[in-house]
Formats: sequence, structure tokens, C-alpha cells
Amino acid sequence: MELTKKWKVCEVFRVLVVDHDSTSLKTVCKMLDLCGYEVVSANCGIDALEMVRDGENDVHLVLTELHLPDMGTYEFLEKLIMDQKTLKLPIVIMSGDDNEIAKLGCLFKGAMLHLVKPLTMKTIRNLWQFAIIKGIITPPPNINPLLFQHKHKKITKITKQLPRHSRPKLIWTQQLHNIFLHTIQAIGIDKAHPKEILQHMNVPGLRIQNISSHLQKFRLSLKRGQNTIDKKKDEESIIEFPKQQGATNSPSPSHLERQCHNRQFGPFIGQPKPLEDQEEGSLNFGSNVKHKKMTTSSQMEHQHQPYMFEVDKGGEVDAIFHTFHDQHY
DNA sequence: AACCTTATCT
DNA sequence: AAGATAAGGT
Repeated sequence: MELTKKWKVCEVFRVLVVDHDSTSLKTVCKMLDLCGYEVVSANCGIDALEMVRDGENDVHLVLTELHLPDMGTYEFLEKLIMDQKTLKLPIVIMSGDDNEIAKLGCLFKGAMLHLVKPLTMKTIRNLWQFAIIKGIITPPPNINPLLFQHKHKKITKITKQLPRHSRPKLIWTQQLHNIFLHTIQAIGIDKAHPKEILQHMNVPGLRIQNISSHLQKFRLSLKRGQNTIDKKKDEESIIEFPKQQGATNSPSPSHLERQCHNRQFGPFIGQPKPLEDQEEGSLNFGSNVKHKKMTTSSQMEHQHQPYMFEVDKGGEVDAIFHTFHDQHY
């Protein structure tokens, strides 16, 4: 009796026991009861099917003898599986057949477990687990599901990390970088995020990590360019335009566009080398790259007009990229 | 959970 | 410097 409460896992856990042998049926029912299960029983397959189908009993698990006189060996099992209503029920078979054929037969027909009679208390008190597996009952609220989730996360993380062989590093050739630049221009510099860029570039084998890393360098170079421009402006004591609202942490679109423009078409936007001259791996983000001034750029440089610093949807950037485009494609 | 950005490492 | 990877954030 003491066992009853100890092993009880949820308020109502109802087991349907099916056995034509009345002694066996009584014994199993008693044991289930001792373990805290609610028990309903049937002594033949037909009755059992009825009980389980009308849904009134709300059975959570079926524990049945394999051999029922009113049905073929696996017939009851098959019928439970066939029926949509009982398909999800966990089914545990018991029988005197202590051999692999019988066990496998049950499993193939859809049972979760085959137990050899006589059953033990230890076994019976564990039966509720099958209902959890099948989703028939949910774990009691005093068991914190997060505990399990956490463990699960760790496991998947580990298995993800294991099969990782080192990849050869990607070299951003001038050509690849050109595609990158065009993509950014097409998407819009403010909306150009790694995934978008990757999809748009459509270069086989290119991974999002490659893009992310490159994008970081790219942005860094823009910032550097902007800083030098700023210094220059300070020296020339040119009127600073008030910073636009909301340009706090990450540079705003207009900010970036301004950088592109003011950098006089620096290395990124500046003259790409012809394909045949390209040196592998010698991409320059820095300011040490020589570049011709283009007519458009020098014109713009002398304008110094406020509107150029506004959110002017990147007319300048467009021009920059177009110039670039004309020369190389 | 996917994706982004920033930091750190080689 | 140029890229990869880790770490941190939404």
C-alpha cells in the first residue's frame, strides 16, 4: 500500500488489461492497482476493442495477453493499430512465449514491448513511461521539462561539433569581391546582410560565414575611410553637419552612403584590376590602394552640400557602382 | 532557432 | 592583413 502513492506519476493513469486466463487477469490487475494505476479489464479481444473504441474509458495504455481465444495471434494487436482512434495507444504484450520470434512479432505488429509472464512489480511500475513516449500523458508539472531540454541541447551541440573537418580558407579574389560589391549595391547597403548577400551572389560553395567575415572587414574599411575623411574635414574646418537622429550604434544607411561617397571611391569601389592581372589573395581593404580619381568623384568631392549627407537613397552609391560596372562588365 | 554582429584567434 | 571561428545578442 505504501507503494501506491510512491509510484504514482499522474492523477489518472488508466490501463486496460486483456487476458482470458482469469487468474492471470486478476493478478495483473491487482499489481497494477498496487502501483497506483487505474485498471479496467476485459477477458476477450472483442470486449477489449469495444472498451477502447467507445472512448468512454479513456485508456492510457493497453496491457494484453498475446493469445486470445476469440482472435488470431496478432489479430487484436493489428486491429488496435489499424484503428485511427487507438493507433496512438501504447500497447504492451504479455505472454509465456520466451523467444525472440514472439517478441519480434509483437514489435513488428506495433507493440512497444513484449513481456514474458509472470510479470513483476518492478516491470509494471515502469509501464507509464510508454505513455509518455507516445504522448498520451504529459509529465506532471512538478517535473521541470527544462531540465531535459537543457540536456538535450547539449547533446545536439556536441554531435554537431564532432564531425567538423577544417576547410580550406577562401580567398577573395578581385573577381569574387566584385560580385560581392555588386550584390551589396543591388540589395542596398543598408539591407545587405549575410544571408541576403549569399543568396544574391549565388556562388557555389560560398558559405554564410565567408560572407559574414568579409562583410565585417568591408564595414571596417568603410569606417576607417570615414574616420580619415572626418579628420580631413576637421583640419579644413568645414562645418559639421548635425548628426542625424537615430544614428547611434550601427551606422545608418545615409551614414554609410556618405562614407562611400566621401572616400573618393576608395579601394572597394575604386578601380578593379582586369581579370588577367589579378593577384590571388591580395585584396586591399585599406587606404594604401592607389586609385584613379574619377570625374564623377572629383566633382562630388567639391560640392560639400548638405543634401549629399542626407538619406538620399544612395544616388551617389548608384553612380559609384555603375561606374564600376561599366568598366568591368 | 535562425540569423546578425562583434570579438577573438590563426 | 585576410580570413575563420567563437561568442554574444535579438
